[in-house]
Amino acid sequence: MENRKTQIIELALDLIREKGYVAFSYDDISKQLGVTKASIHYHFERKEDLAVAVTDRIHQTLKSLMQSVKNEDVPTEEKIKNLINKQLKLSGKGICPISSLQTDFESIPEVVQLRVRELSQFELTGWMELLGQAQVEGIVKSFVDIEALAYAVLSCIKGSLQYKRVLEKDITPQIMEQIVRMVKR
Amino acid sequence: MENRKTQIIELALDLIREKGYVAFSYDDISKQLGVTKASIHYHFERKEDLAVAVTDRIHQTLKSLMQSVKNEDVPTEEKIKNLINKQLKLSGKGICPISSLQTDFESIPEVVQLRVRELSQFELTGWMELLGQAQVEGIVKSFVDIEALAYAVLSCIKGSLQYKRVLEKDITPQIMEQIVRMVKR
DNA sequence: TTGACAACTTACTAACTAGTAAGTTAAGAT
DNA sequence: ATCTTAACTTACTAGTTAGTAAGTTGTCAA
Repeated sequence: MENRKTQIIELALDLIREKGYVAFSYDDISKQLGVTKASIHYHFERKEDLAVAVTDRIHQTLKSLMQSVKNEDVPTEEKIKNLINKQLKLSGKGICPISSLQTDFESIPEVVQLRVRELSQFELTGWMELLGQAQVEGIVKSFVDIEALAYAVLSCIKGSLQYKRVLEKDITPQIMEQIVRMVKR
Repeated sequence: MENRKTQIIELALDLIREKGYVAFSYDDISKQLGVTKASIHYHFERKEDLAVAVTDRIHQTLKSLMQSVKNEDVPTEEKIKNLINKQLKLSGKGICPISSLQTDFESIPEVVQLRVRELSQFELTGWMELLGQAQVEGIVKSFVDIEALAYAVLSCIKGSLQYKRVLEKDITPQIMEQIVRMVKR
């Protein structure tokens, strides 16, 4: 049952989305799986090992998500909208797990810090490529700083999830519109 | 020494900016002040009492900040830029404390959740007023959804602080430019 | 000088955390 | 039939946390 390992990773990812790295515990996971805490330690000796597995999992998901969007046979503007929607849907009830790990940055082990930094850079670069394409096609004006635009777009996506949870009000469609407005012209 | 109380609040605020609510402890505070943990409990019986005091402190700071910006005798566009800059400078080396508490939302006591919700709404409303003024003056186009714009602006401000810390790269000036581009037209 | 009070300290407790060591079970291969 | 191995369990340790109870010190007013 190589399943258990991925099951644990998936659960840890959910918990990071919900409460962050510091707040979640091996006890949370073991109770939800109906096994003992020690059996989680059997699969992931240390909490940081689990955290690294989670960041790898996020990286992989993000990579295939971006690839699938870029290979779609639709206009670039549609690709952008699709990527936003898919990233928003990924987090479900919680917030973006990368954001969560960024917030806990000073409390996570060094190995995990490194992964989170790489992950953030990877996500950013992916968006810069897509927005760069949009600029070539004239959707984004030529004077616009693509890197800064990518930062802004990502901030809006992550921010909308944050506000959705706290204010119990789904403003993702309106935020989406603002992002589109930001990108076009 | 009614000072001690505010000293503790200020320190807790710093720690929340750095590590969040869950990760900071009474021990952190007592060690930095050179007193015992029990003496922090003397001033704030429970951690949630301290957290409530911190949210009140943030509320007050934000209120006076917004009032001072709104009373400035400069064009509305300048007021917007000034408010962004002041909010960015407030957080220093850490992230926005409201963002931090939003991320820890599911782990904070109910009383604190309520305050964080109110605080988020207060900040948002303040920005909506300023952006509404800009719309009346024609800086912001009439078809733009002011509420959504406020969400986007705030997300960018908070996001830039997050990325600044993780990527060790200050992109606040460029983000600032994106926000201005978003607001104008 | 006494007494009241704020601001502590010392010395705990109860609960929870990550992590470990040693033993158990079930299934599949030789 | 026995061996191996993955996937556990039981039963701990050691450290940290929030929180408490009771006693101490310094200041200031009557």
